[in-house]
Amino acid sequence: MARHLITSALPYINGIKHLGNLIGSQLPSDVYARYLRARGHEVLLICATDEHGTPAELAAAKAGQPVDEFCTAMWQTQKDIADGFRLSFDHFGRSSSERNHALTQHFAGKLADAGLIEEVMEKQVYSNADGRYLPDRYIEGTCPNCGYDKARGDQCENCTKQLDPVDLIEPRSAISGSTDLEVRETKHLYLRQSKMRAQLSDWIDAQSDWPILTTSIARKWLNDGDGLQDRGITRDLDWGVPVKRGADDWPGMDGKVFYVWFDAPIEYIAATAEWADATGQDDTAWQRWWREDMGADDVHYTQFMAKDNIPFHTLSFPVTLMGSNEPWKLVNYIKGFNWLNYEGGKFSTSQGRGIFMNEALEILPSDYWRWWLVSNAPEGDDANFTWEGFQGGVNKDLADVLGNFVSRVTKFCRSKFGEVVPQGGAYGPAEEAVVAEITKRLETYQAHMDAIELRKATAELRAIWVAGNEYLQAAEPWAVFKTDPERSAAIVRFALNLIALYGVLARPFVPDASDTILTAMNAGEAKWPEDVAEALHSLPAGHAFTVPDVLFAKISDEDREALAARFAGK
RNA sequence: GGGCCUGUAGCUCAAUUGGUUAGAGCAGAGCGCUCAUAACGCUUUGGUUGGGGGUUCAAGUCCCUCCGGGCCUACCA
Repeated sequence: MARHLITSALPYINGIKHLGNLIGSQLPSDVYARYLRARGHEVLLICATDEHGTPAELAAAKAGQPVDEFCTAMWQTQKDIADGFRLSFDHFGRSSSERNHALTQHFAGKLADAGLIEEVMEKQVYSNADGRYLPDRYIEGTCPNCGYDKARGDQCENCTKQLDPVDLIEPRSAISGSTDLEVRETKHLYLRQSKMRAQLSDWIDAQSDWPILTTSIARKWLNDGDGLQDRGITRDLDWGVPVKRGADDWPGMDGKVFYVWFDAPIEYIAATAEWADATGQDDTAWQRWWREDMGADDVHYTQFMAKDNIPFHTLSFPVTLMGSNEPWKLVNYIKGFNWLNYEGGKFSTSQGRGIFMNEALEILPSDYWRWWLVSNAPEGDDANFTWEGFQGGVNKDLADVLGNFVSRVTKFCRSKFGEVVPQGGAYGPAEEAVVAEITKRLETYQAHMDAIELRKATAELRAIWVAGNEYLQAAEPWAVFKTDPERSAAIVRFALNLIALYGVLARPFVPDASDTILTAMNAGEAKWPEDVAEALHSLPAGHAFTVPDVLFAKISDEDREALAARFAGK
C-alpha cells in the first residue's frame, strides 16, 4: 500500500483533441491509475484543461465567443469526452480557476523573494489591426535566406533556418494578414533559471531510472550553448492569471498576465486543491499530496506527457517548485510518449486528417480505442494508426481471444448445465497447470504495469486470455460431457472462474467490458487476485450467472473501408 | 547548422543492457476441433538485424563511416 499521485499533461483548450493527444498522456495515466487502485494503493489522478495563451484567445475569437465563455464550454466538452473514454480523473480542473490564480501568484511572489525574478524591458511586435502583441510564430513574411514567402517569425519551414521576426521581409500578421506592425517596448518578468542550473543538473543526474528520452532532452537544455537560459514568464494578454507578487500588486506590471507555461504546471497543484474544494475537504486534504511538510513525503509522484512537454516538466516547473524555498513535492518519474501518426502522416486539425476523440466515440465504444491505443502506444518510437491495424488488433484480441472465450464457455454451460456454475468433479492436473501458468504470467503482467511498460503489459494480458482458450481446447468439455458429465462440470466451473478473473485483470484497459463480464458472472465485488488458485475458486458451484451479449462486435472489412474513406481528409 | 532518438521477418514490435541456435502477435501454409462472434488449438514458411569497416573469446547491442526516418532547437502549447 503506497500513495500515488499521478498527473496527466493538460490538454489545451483550443479544441477537441485527437487520438494522438489521448494516447500521449491522458489515457496511459488512467490505465496506470486504475491498475494501482486495483492493487489497493491510494491513488490521486489529476488532469485539467490548459486554458491560457494566444491560441485560446484566437480560438475563442474564431468561435465568436468571449474567451471565458469559450473556455467554459470547451472545458465541458473535453470533460464529457474524457468521461466517454472512462478516464477516471479524481478531478478534471481548469487552469483558469481561482485556485490556480492564487497559487501562481503565490509562486511568483516566493520566486521574487528568492531573487529568481528579473524585470526586463524588451521589444515586441505589436499588430495595430489585431490589437495585440504577436508571438514570433504569428508573424509571417518572406524568408531572407531562401525566399519562401510563408516563413514564420521563429523559423522558416522551408529551409529550416531559425529566424528573428525582424529578419522577415515584408512581415505581416499571421492572424489577419495586416502589415500594420510596429515594435514596442514592453516590460516582462523573467525566471532566472540560470541561477539554478547546478541544482537542476544534480537533480536530473539523480534520476537514474528515467528514460533516455527524458533525461537527454533536459541535459540538452541545461548544457547547450551558454547553458540554461532565463525565460520570460509574463505576456501582454487579457486572458490569464494577472501578474501579482503573492497577494500584492506588482508595480509596472498592470494589465499583464503570467505566461501559460508558468501557470499550467502549477495547475497540477491547484487542481488538487479544486478537488479538495469539490469534495468538501479542507486544505490539508490536498496539501498531504503536495507538501512534504504536510504529509507528502511518502507520496510517489508520476507524470504522463508527450515528449514536447518534457523541457517544461524537467526544468522550468522544477525551478518554480525548488526556487520557492518551500517543501513542494517533486516528480519521481516522468513517463514520456512519442507521437501517434495517422496512416503514415501527422494527425492534422487544419486538414481534417485523422480521428478526433468525439468522432472516435461516435464510431465505436471506448474500450476498442483504449485497447488498441494502449497496446500500440508510442512508447519507444513514434507509432502509426492504420485502419487495417486497428481492425486486426481489435478483432483478434478483443473479439476472438477474449470475447469469444466468454461466449463459448457461458453458452456451453447454459446448454448443458443451465445458467449456474455446475457442481461435481474436481480440479486436477490440467487445472493446476493453468494456475501455474497464469500465476507466472500475472507476475510478469504486474511487473510491466509497475514499470509502466504498457505495450508489454497488454501482450502479457492477452497471453493470459490465450491460456484459457488453450486449456479449453485440451480439456474439451463438450466431448468429455458425453462420457463423464461430472468432469465436464469441473472444467466448465474452472473456465467460468477464468472469465471472472479476466474481468478483473482487464479492467485497467477495457473497463466497460470488465464491468459487463463481472456483472454477467455476478461477481461485481471481485478483487485483484493475490493468489490465482484461490481466485479460481471464487465462483462456487451453484453460483448463478447470465450469458452476456457479444462483448465485442467485429469490425467488418466494409466498415473499415468506409471509415478509412471518411477520415482520409480533405 | 547543432543536439538527441531511431532503422530487427511481408506488417507491428521483443531480445534479461556484450553472452547459447535473434523471439512474439498479425498476415501466409498445413492439420485438428465443433463449445463459440467463420471463432479456438497445434504445426509450419518467413531474418546477411539499413550498407560498409572496426573493437572483442563473443556484437542486433560498443566505436567509426555512409544511407534512410523522426524529434527538439527556448515567444505555439
